Amino acid sequence: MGQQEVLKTVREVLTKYMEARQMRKTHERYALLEYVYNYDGHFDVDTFYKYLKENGCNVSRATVYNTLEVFLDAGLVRKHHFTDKTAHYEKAYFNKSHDHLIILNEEGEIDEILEFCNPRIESIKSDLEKFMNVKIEDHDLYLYAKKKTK
Amino acid sequence: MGQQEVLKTVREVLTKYMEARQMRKTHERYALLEYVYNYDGHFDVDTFYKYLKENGCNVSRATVYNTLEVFLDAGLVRKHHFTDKTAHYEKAYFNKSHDHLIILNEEGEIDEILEFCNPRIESIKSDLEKFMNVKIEDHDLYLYAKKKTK
DNA sequence: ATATTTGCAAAGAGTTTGCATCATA
DNA sequence: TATGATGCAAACTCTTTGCAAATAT
Repeated sequence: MGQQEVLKTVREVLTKYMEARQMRKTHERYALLEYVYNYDGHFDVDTFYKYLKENGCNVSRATVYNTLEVFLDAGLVRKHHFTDKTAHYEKAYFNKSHDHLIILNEEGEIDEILEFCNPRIESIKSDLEKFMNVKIEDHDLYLYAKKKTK
Repeated sequence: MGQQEVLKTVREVLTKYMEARQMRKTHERYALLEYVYNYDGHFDVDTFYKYLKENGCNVSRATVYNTLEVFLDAGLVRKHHFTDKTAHYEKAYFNKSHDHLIILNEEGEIDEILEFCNPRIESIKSDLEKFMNVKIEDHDLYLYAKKKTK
């Protein structure tokens, strides 16, 4: 699926979400949606805010925060808390659920975030659902690693 | 193993850690270690700070933060970022590595944190280590669930 | 027309830091 | 006694909020 089709679909998803809630379909929301879906990888709010500025999108920080929460609730982004401090976001639609291998440097700061999939996680989840009598909505698996200096 | 033995051992672990680094063996550090190891479950700094105050331990917030980082580096506590905001800690020594089932209420706030173990996670980790040529130091697996209202 | 959303700046929450004081080695 | 640790408050970072202005419905 091409990027234009992706954008078309996510715009429709957002439209339906907003209409169902009688929210206003503002330019900012559609604009940010495009920027999110053209952004490759994970980002924190500050990084994204600067990226917007650099690309001629003049929205306020408050709008970035608000809008990302709207997207989150609409299932259009995922939100992560890899370590302390800032939340990280990534586009979610057409982006298969995956887990994260977080490469830390010697100071324990994030160096790189790699994605992987492993079906075993799903069996862990279904085991737990049965055993604990809950409905598991979501999961986060973060593996923290250091590069082998071999 | 009884609680007195646990406390004895973790005090020794802390002592060795501090001696190896020529750190001062302060009353505060040993006191907080006891409070951590007598605390049942997960806690955030503010909760722990209040718990200390209520139990006649008058240390500053700064010391709580500093000391928990010392314990973290010494492997005596684990630190988690379940959701936004505050970090959560728990005692780590003699406390088998486990994963977390986070029960959310309808507002998406933490209602309860349950622990579980599942060996499959270890095989995911060893797969990844081989495949990505990294050394995985740690992992966090959080399952977010809602209670079945049946 | 009117009520939601935006933008800005100020407030909040959690954490870290600077500095004087204290106490371990 | 000399340096690391503590305690306090101020600073800092990330996020949320209040309010006036803008704008979608």
